[in-house]
Amino acid sequence: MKKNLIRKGSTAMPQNKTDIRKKKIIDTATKVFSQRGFKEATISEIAKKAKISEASIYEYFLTKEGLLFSIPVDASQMLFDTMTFHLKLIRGAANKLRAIVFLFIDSYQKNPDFAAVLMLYLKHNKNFLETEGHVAIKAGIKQITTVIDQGIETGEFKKGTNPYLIRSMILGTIEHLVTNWVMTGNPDNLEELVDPMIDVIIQGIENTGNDPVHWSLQRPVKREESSS
Amino acid sequence: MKKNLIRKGSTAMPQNKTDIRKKKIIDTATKVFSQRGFKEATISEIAKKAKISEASIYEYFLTKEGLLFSIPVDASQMLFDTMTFHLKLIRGAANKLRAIVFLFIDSYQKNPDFAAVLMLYLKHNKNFLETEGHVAIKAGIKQITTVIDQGIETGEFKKGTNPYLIRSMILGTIEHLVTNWVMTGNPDNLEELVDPMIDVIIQGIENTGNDPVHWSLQRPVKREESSS
Amino acid sequence: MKKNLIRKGSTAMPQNKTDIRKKKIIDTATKVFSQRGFKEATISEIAKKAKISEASIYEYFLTKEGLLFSIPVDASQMLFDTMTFHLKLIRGAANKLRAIVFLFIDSYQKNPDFAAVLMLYLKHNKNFLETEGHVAIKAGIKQITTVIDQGIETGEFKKGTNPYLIRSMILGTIEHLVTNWVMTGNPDNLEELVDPMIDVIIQGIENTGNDPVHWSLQRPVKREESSS
Amino acid sequence: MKKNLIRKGSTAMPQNKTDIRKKKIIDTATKVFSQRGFKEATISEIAKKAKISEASIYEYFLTKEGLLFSIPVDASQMLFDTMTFHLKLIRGAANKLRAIVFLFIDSYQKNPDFAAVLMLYLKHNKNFLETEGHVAIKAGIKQITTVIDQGIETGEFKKGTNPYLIRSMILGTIEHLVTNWVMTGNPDNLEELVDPMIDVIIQGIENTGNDPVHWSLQRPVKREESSS
DNA sequence: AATGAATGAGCGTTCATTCAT
DNA sequence: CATGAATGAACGCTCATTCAT
Repeated sequence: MKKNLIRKGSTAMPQNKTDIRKKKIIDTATKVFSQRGFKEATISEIAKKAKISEASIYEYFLTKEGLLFSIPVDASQMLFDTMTFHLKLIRGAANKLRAIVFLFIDSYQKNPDFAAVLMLYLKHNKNFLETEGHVAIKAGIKQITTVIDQGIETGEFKKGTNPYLIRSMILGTIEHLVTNWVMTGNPDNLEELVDPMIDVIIQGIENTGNDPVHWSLQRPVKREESSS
Repeated sequence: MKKNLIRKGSTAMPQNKTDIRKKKIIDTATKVFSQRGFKEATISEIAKKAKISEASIYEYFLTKEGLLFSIPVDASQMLFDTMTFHLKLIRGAANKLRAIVFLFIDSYQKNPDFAAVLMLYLKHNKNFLETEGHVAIKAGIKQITTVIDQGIETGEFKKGTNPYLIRSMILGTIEHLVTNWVMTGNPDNLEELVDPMIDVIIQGIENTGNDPVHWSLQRPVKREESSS
Repeated sequence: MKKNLIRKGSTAMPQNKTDIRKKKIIDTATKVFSQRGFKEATISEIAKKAKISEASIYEYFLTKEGLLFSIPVDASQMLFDTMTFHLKLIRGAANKLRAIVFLFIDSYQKNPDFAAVLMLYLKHNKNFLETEGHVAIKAGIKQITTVIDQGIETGEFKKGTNPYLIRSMILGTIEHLVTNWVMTGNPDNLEELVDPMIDVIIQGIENTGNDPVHWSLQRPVKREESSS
Repeated sequence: MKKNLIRKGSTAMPQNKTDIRKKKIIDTATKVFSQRGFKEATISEIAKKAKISEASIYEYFLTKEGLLFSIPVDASQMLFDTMTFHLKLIRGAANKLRAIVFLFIDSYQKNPDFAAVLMLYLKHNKNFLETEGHVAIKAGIKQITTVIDQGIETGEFKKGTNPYLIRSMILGTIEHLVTNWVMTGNPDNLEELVDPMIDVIIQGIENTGNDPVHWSLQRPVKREESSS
């Protein structure tokens, strides 16, 4: 359905002149999109700042949106690789989740412009769903689900845990925090929130052996006590 | 600082012809923005569908973006009022949180176009931060913090609970779920997820009287240091 | 198949401001296209010379090509009407053909820019075939065929006369002469050629009662005398 | 004045690698120009289809228009040679004219792409007038005038015959028929029309010895004056 | 001789917005 | 109050052409 919007090879480890130019375009575009917004940014401005002609940008990317969509491709791939590597060294689903969240947050915090582009212009763009960049991102996200599934299987997490919900809570929280962070000019240290956040999640899903939900509306008897 | 991008009075309960026309514009715009995207949508299209001249739209709203920003004003006010009303009837911070989340989700689920506009075009727009609509939304969000603070005060929630983090987790999860929901064409029933989600959060912050971090195998003691 | 490329009504007898503006655009475009060529001409230039904004041109015409295609609409209609009127007054197919050719040539000679646009940019444009302007032109051309058919029917022209061929000869000659005329800067008086041209055609198709073709290769006997 | 837009030698009988490549470019360009139109066709497309780099095309032709103008050079030369050869074998101006028309039509019918390029993109291009290709074409056309002149001189054609008009009629008819033929996708057999067409012309100009204008009712005597 | 890579120069088209009525 | 008409201001994209190798 969707044509490939990127023209030439990867920029992960740019070796030749072509890849170096391509990377320069992507890096410049990331900055410009982040600072001025995707629609407000112009190819002309990116070209000027990258010291490359506008026409050359169209040599590498078929459209302005194609350029936008190519931004996360390599970054996400690298994050995925890093994640895969680290997860091998960690035991326990809980600790793995913590590592994943930390790596996500750390990656965004180290690349605020990339984080801004991802949170503000990619995550809410329907066209992005069909692109290579999104596939790369999905691979990273998939790791969360996998770890949760493993946690349930090993009995570390409760049997009734809904992996989709937990993944959504983790991703949603990250997205919310990072979005706030990029929209308000990056004042906070996001990494401080990783542990408390994971703590909450884990306590909510860890297998304690006894019925954890003694306060819910559905079990009115026990509820009355704990409710104020 | 807070620019006034709306020209004439409220549309909550349109009485006169002006308010009716204004409401028609907002409703049409909500639909059009939701279906076609903010930038892709044109004033001309909205005018045509609302059977009102383009020039008239500019009688009511100063700019296209002003029209966008006016969309959540009344809806958010109404949600806030409903919330306030319901919260009076509920005891216990946990139950109040559950009610808040339910009301948010319910409101979005009943107005998919509004939800789409909010999640896709307002929540990530820096200019929106300074508007009346955002104030209305913040009022609703403030309720979450208030309830969490109350929960901590009454001892229902753990003392060390970070209200900002918990609020971010709640909002982030809602935003993530609703965004997915609007981007994939509203297939799921979101309300089913309210209880499990709140359950996880509450278990993570409820005051049980004992050390909450009994699940970490790798750093049973060192935890306190590494978490910052 | 083809969308209507013209936006607003006729310019034949411009009454209101809109029609006057539209006519001004068409007249200016005719001049500019004629002098600079269709592809070389720019909307900007037409707008400047017509003292109308570029955007306004797009109010009246959907595309640059649509503007081109709208040039012959009214002119051809008027020519058709004139032709119809005159033909009523003339007896004899031969004389009618002469009148038609004269009116064509006269119309082109009086509007060299229009003639140039028609001959150089419309007659050879495949997209033009599906437009309103082409329909108007075809109506004029149809008259030729009709008159020839009548001539054959009344016995004024030979029975075996191929109307399509004769029409092609008439049109082809006109087109060739007018094209040369516009390409070389309109030096000649084309009307002088109308009579000789029609004379040749008529002599070739008039019904003389005896076999006219005594010289052709196919009848070698008689041929030898007249050849060389 | 006559700019040389071609860089290297003839392609009539390509011997060396250079000429073979050049011919391949011209043949491909003819096809592409014919199918997509001159302006719509791109050098890139021609290069791709000819399996030759764009830069190489510019080794052989100075500009895109120069490439277009070089298309008829060899073809017209060959047609001229063929024509010259055949005319030597034919007696009689009428038969020579027939042969010329037949050779023109036959040549176009056998090379529809070339015919299309000639009729649609060369014949109406003012810049083409100054080129080598046009000179070659003019040589062929000159033959028509020469034959007509000879016919008048030998008394085969009427004394008052206007050679320019007759040539225009012949060329115009051919152009009109071929243009229609290429624009409508080459459905007809054009050769069938050669004889009838020449018959009409010849009858219109052949010397019969008596007053030719016995058919005109309106101006039975005045004819001689009004004809140029 | 041949080409991959780079670009200068341009243009059609879109729309939010204004204004006269 | 309502609107039809007009436009200013941009911008993405294309491609013929050049140049270094």
